[in-house]
Amino acid sequence: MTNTTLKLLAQQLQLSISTVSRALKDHPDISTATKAKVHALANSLDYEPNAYAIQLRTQSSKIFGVIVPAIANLFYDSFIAAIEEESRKNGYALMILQSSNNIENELNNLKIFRQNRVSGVFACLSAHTQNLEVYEKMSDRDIPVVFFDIVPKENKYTKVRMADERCAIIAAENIIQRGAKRVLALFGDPALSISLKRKQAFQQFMEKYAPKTHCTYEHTHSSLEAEAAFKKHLNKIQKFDTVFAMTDEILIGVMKAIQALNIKVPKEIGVISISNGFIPSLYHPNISYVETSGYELGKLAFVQMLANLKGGKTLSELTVDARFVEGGSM
Amino acid sequence: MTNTTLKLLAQQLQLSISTVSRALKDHPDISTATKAKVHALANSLDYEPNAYAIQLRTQSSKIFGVIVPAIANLFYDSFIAAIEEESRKNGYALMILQSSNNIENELNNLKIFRQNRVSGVFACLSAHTQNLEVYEKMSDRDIPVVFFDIVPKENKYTKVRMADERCAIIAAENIIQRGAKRVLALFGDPALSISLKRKQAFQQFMEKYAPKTHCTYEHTHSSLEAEAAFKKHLNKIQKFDTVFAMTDEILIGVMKAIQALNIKVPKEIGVISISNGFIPSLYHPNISYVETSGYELGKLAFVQMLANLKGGKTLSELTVDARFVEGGSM
DNA sequence: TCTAATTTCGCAAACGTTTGCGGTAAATTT
DNA sequence: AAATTTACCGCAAACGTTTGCGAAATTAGA
Repeated sequence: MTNTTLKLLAQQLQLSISTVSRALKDHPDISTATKAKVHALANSLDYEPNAYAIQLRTQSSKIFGVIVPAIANLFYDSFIAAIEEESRKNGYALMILQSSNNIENELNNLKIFRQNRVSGVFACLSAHTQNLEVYEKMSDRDIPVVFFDIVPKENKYTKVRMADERCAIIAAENIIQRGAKRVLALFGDPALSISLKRKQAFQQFMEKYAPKTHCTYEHTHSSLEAEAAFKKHLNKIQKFDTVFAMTDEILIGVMKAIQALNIKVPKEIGVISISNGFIPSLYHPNISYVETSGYELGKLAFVQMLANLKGGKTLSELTVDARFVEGGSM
Repeated sequence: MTNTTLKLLAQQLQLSISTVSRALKDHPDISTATKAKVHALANSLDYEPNAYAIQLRTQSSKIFGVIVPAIANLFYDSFIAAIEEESRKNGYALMILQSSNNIENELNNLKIFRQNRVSGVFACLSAHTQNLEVYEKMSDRDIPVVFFDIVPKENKYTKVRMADERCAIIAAENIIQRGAKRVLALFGDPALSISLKRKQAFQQFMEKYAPKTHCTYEHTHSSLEAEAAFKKHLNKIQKFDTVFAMTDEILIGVMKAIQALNIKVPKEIGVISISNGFIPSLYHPNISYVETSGYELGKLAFVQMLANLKGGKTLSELTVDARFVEGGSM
């Protein structure tokens, strides 16, 4: 079956294409009677406007591009879910591509976005992206880019991210409040700015407000490393009374170790992490965590995108605030 | 900056649009010299063909639509990751929409797909979709549909899914092999055919090959329900020596209960589940599970899509086989 | 040297919309 | 009854490609 077009409708109704087009979108020039007829036929013939013809004519695509390191990731998932919701409400669709933290993929994805003349792109930089030229190229084409989570340093970009330092500080606050004496603080890949930021903030805060508390810091790259690190440090003479996990990945490793060694939480050790909440809810007792909501971030990113689309440039860095969620692990 | 078009290139080179177009795609009609010139200018001006004009002209969009109940789901994630990989290799992009198990959303999403004239759609039915008319509408428009995971019963559709019965049977085999005497088997929403299929297969197999083993069956709709069900049954006089969780969600509930009651796995109770492997790896010891790989399913679905696109109709139901993955919980 | 084949390119239509502008007939005002 | 307004509607161009066909220019064949 061939697709119904305006032309077809026009022929069957003995009207011009323009009249049909206007009737379909309630243009005041068209009489109510004609509109009714047109709508009726359009419905019965299942008319669907051709998005490509529209875009060609109007030069706007109603599609957003999204680049994430990986789709299969709890944080990005919820981010995507959020902008998907908002997009649908606003008549946009999403084109989602993953970079797999690979710069070449990132470039390719952006190319696809350009060729599809997306209305805007949400981009999370892949881990080691240095060259932002490609993104400049998007801006040159008047395609707004909203960076999220992993964002460039320069101020000239629009970016939204979690309040990384705040997260770490909130965690530190709660650790101090617990009266911790010895804490093991596990952070992620030191090559990522987010790891460094969090560690710095955490460390400074602890040294300032709880100088007597003994902190051990370690960077790990995976759950396995985190698990190993935990076990290693626990075997020493001095035991820790609190452990802080900077990411879900790390928390997973820590919890495996804790289960393996049959350590009681929170009696023998307190656990706190930074997370969007899913992983912490998997354990008993639930792990207390500082919430970083990909969902919230997505909502915020979308607002920024819309602002960018309407009122020209809104260059700024917005952060979504963090909050402490009480589990039973502290 | 305005986008570079064929027309622009043609003007600058004093050539016709058609020549430029052909030169860009290595048409034999064009001389090598001209091709070189065209390519050079195209590069320096960052020419990107307008995908919309191409689609309008060629009537094919190089975009696949994907409908999943939720993006933020481990299984669908890996499915999406798989078809995204394949799509990119084959020059396609993905448009991903979530139905949130809501029929209205599902309809809306399909509409967007039609309007964007996608080349094909990968669809996972929302939980209670009965009316497949909409999907017929896609076929009427020669848009192939590959159903995955939750698929319609009728044979006339192309579908790929996990070998649901096999999964349950493999689980049953291992439970029998363990010498289980009393098992608690927890299944999902009985409104879903997948729950019934798995339960039926499981039950039949157990009754046939281990008639003396006492099995208790229960359906739950969430982690919380699963947790409650586990606790309820455990409080009775007779204790279970093995528990079977049909999904990750159920497993999560079960494990929370197990941690809360400080039950030793596998000494006091054996645990086995059906999963893609992530959740089972979160615990110590790792939970043994029957693997259902969304990734594998995605690969398979893509093959089906390609076949559908090329050789007309390939109506069939393919299943990806399951395998047992040994953790330490049995 | 003249015709025939070949190489290289341009013309123009088409894909399905949107929209400025102009036109006709009816309704309203003088 | 003539002049003006109003209500409806159609013409045609444009968006950026692709592609069948024909034409000019070049080369080969005799």
